[in-house]
This record gives sequence, structure tokens and C-alpha cells, in this order.
Amino acid sequence: MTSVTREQLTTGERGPLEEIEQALMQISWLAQRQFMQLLDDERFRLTLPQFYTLLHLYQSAAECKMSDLAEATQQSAASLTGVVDRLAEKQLAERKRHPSDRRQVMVVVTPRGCELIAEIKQARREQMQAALSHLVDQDVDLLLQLLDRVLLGMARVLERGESGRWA
Amino acid sequence: MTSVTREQLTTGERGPLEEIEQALMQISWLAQRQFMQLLDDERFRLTLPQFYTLLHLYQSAAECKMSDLAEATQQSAASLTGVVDRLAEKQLAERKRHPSDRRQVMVVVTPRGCELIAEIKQARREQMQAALSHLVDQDVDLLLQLLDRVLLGMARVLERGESGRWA
DNA sequence: TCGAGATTATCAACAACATTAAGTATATCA
DNA sequence: TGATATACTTAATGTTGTTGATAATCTCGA
Repeated sequence: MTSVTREQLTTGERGPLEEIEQALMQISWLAQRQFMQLLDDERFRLTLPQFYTLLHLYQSAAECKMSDLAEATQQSAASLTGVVDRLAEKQLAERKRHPSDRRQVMVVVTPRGCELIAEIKQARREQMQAALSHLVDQDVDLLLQLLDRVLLGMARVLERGESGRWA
Repeated sequence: MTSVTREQLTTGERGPLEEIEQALMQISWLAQRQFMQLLDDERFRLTLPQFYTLLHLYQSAAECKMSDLAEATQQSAASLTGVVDRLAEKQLAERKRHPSDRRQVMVVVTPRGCELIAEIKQARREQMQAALSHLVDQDVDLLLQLLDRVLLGMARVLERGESGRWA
């Protein structure tokens, strides 16, 4: 547990934790912006919510309930309806009915959707490798371990945020 | 020497670089989603583009040209016009004329805007500390160094992307 | 000094999302 | 059966992103 000084509470602080926070947020913003432009390529023509929604379908083996998909991708149910509409129009995903509970709508990725995701991941890998090319193997392994732990922490915060709002 | 299977070459590969790429993109998406919800709090009522625009004004000491602001925040000039409109309505930023070149519009953050940014940074720090609380000091320093290098690499890719599109 | 061409920012029209509240269909259970 | 809960969609409004056109201003050569 890191100790917190009074200065950190009152003024601007400049502890390493805040620097990490700033670096992470800046990376997040830039990465999403870069990726948005990549997805806008005529080969793909996807938006960020469309991509992350399709990606979750691609990664989850079986079909996926709307409400689970909304929680996994951190979108509201109302937004997701429109996103899935557009994925279905493009024939990248399909809606099905749950056999026993007809209220539920199940979504699956189509073969065409799988292909597209694979192409996008390939393009993104090239883009990212350019950004990470100056890291040596040792750094890569270390960074990966640390990022996994950050991700774990963020997921945990999100879970807690479900019911009671943090902050 | 680790051997490379045929699967890694043809299908999804699973090298550490790709894992970093995936972890980074997932963190970016979640971080932006979390932060979007935080900014939606009644205390702030900002959107992500509004925040990052205001943040850049806050961090750059002097007033800022529209085109420079657009490049720094990675938004199109047309989008930025609307964003600055809304910041000005909320009295968080102001437009000025460049004295000698009257085509240019200079933007500055107001004292009210500075206060708001400070409050948001404080709230975000608390949120982020919850996510990073399980990292020990040593990890924090290491992670920071690595993130800085990632950021550097991404900025460099962005610069090159100005003229010729990557990927 | 005048006018052609650049530069800078804005506008207009449209699609995609986010949010909120209301609505519809289905399930559950007393 | 009827009340209530659940799962999803719809509708209304605001913000952002894209593209192409427009307006204002500057620069520079004739």
C-alpha cells in the first residue's frame, strides 16, 4: 500500500501514480483515435462501438444475449440495439431468438464478420508494432505482465461500479 | 530459441507483441468508457472531446490556435468548432482574435475552466488509484517508464501518419 | 494597387451514438 | 387470471464525426 502525503490530497500532486494515470489516459485517447481512423478505411468501414461489439461476439464462442453484450462492451442497451442493427445490415452479425425465453435476443457473428475481424486485427497489429518497435523483448514481457494487472484492477473497479457508483 | 508453429504464421498468432496490443486496446476502451461515465456526473457534464480539448488548453501555457488544438487533440477542424462552441457556452473557454492575422482564432481556458479541470483530475485520480491499488511502488515506477516509451512510439507513429497513412 | 491563389475557420447536411423515458412482448408467480 | 418483473426496442434530443462548400483574410506577383 502506498502512502499518501498531504500534498497529494490538497494540491496538484506529482506522484508516480498520477503520472501513470496521465500516461494511461493519454495513451487511451490516442490509441482510440488512431484506431478510429484505421476502422474508417474503405476496407472496414466500422465504428469503434461496432468493432468492440463484433470483437466480443468473435471471442465468445457461442451466441450472446443482448444484455450480456451490453455489459461486456460497456454500452447502454438502447445504444447496443442500434449498433447491432447496423452490424446486421452489413451481414456481420445476426439476431436469433432464445428458444425457451422469447424475450431474449441472441446475437452471433457471421463468417463474414469473422473474416473482417481477422483482417482488422492484422492491420492493427502492424500499426501497433510500429509504435512498439523500439521496445526490446525483455521490456515487452515486463510490460505485458504489468498491463495485465492494470486490466485486472480496472475490471474489478468496473464490477464494483455496477451497483454503487465509484468516485 | 522458441519455435514458431504454422498456426502462428497463418492464423491468429499469439506472440507477446500481439498480447500487448490486445491488452492496450482493451485497457484503452475500458478506460475511456469509465472516464466517460465519470465526466457525465452532474458536477462536470463534459464529454470526452470537450475534456481533452479543455485539458490541452489548460496544459499549454498560452492561448492556442484552432488548427493546432485540432492536431493536438486529434480531432477534425469541423468537429473542433462545435466542441469549442459548447465550451464557450459553458464559459470554460473563450475565443479571441489573433492580433496580426485575423484569420486565426485563438482559444484560452477561463479560470472557471481551470477549476473544473482540477476537480476532474482529482476525481479521476481517485478512480484510477482504486484500479492501481494492488501495484506496489516498484511496479509503479517500472510501469511508468514503459508507458512513457509506448506513448513516445505512438506519438511518432501519429506524426508519420500526418502525411502518409499507415497500414 | 489589384487580383489570383493560399490559408484558416466555419457552416450545412447527414450518419452514428449516448442518454432518458416510454412502450411492447414475454415470463413468473401469487 | 392478473399483477409485477424482465428483456428489448422505440422515440426524442444532444454531441460528435465526415465531407464538401463557403467566407474571411493574408500573400505575393503583375
